[in-house]
Amino acid sequence: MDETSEVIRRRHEKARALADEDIDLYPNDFKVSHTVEAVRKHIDQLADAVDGTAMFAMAGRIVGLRSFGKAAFFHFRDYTGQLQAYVKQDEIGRQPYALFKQFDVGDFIGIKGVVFQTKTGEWTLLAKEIRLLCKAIRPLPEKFHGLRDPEKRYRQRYLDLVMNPNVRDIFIKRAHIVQAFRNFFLERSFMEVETPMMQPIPGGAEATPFETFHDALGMGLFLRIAPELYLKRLVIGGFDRVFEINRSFRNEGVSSQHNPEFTMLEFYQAYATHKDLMSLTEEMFGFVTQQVLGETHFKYQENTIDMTGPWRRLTLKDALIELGGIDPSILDDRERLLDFAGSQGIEIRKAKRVGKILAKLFDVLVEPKLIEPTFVVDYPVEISPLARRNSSDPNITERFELFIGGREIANGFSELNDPVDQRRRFLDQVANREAGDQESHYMDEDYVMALEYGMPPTAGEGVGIDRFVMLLTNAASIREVILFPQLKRTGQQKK
RNA sequence: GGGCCGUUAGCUCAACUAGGCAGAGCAGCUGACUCUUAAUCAGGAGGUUAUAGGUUCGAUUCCUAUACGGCCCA
Repeated sequence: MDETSEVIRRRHEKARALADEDIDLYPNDFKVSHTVEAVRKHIDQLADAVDGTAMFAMAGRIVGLRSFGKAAFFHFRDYTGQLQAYVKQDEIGRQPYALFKQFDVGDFIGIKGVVFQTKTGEWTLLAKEIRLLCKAIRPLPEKFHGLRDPEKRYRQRYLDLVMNPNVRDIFIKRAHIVQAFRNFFLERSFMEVETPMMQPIPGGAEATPFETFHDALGMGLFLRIAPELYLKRLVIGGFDRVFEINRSFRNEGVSSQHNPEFTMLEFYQAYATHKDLMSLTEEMFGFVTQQVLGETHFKYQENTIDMTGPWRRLTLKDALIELGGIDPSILDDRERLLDFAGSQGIEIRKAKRVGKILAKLFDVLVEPKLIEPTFVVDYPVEISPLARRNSSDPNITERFELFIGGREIANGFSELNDPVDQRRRFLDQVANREAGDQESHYMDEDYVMALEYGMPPTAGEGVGIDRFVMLLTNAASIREVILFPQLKRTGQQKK
């Protein structure tokens, strides 16, 4: 369809005409002396810019063009910003100006020139020389409305980034967020590591994994659903403070809240407890928010959220009673819980145990109400197979989850380092799996063996980076904060 | 997996409720124009209406299926 498009055909013809004039359409020998940002700084600080004697060699993409008979203004953009340029025949000569007339919005150009102020006061580069650096064959989307079609924005994110400055800002902010987390841990003597994404036994979360196959080893492998068990092996190996910021993969539905690959921060600290991590978490999110936004509160959708700690802490059961409206007397009664769930229209599949039912009720009834940062603690042991039991109540674990803006943002706990209990917990998970719960943990004897060599008392936590980026960028969909979100392939790509 | 909505020119959108020659702005093209900034003025061009069927004298419009996307629910 595109091939018959008038606009594209014209561009091809133009490119051919330029090539016939011995113009290189894709040269790479232009040397840039200044970015847009550097020129603006130069103007502020040095007189030679103002008196028009300083020469600048600049390059970028033409993003808007206003052409007259023998002169033209255009804006061009590099990665630091956008600047207006003024080209006139009197300055560059007849032949070069005739060539310049063949340039289009979307082309990359290199200009050498001096700066001046137009009568409206806008600093502008007056071209002494202008060269084509790359001829664009396809036209950019409409200049005023930009690119709106969500499908096109995701499939051709490069166009989205060229046309929509707010989208560009989201991903710049995302980079700053990740950098701020990284700095936070590096300042505290944590070591950044990379652990396997291809694992023989997927562990560290309750989720369905992707499967793949290694031909040479003749071995099935899973894409990791979490890095947890490998990071704890590193603590066993003597790296007392480690963190990893990287992708995990879960073979589940795609929605505005879920992408099959997503980014998690996980960190582990020896000789710390879940309570230490809760304090660290308050500090960490406060730090990152301050670094990125310059303040510790922000607006997310309808709500204003303040990240200043300390945050509210409540137990899972109290949350269910207070915010979920559940009668305290039924919390340990599986049948009555199922009845209650049914009365609320909440479907509980398979023969789930009390802990699972409580978690499900919490997801539906409580989670959306936790707008301000809130820690929920005291999770049942049967849904926390890797967490240390609470010293005073063996049925609950030393675990917390952090909720902000009605979503789970982090999950942390004191780690279970008793290998005997760990094996029992795995066996319990295996029984669940055999009872039909496909998300239950696998038995991982290799990990139990590692624990048998001794893991120091440790606490660890995982943070959903994409979700946190959504909060700080006020994004309603996870696709707005992932550069290339997963989409179905189109008919053309199918083969 | 289910429900609702969408897909029309390179891009942004009309033509809906009532089936009757598919329109506009931007981009592109031709011409004019050496301080414009969504430049302006004049002219001309651009379409397999997502795909495949059906109903009809006639379908962008009504019906069915499919593909892709969005929102909501599970």
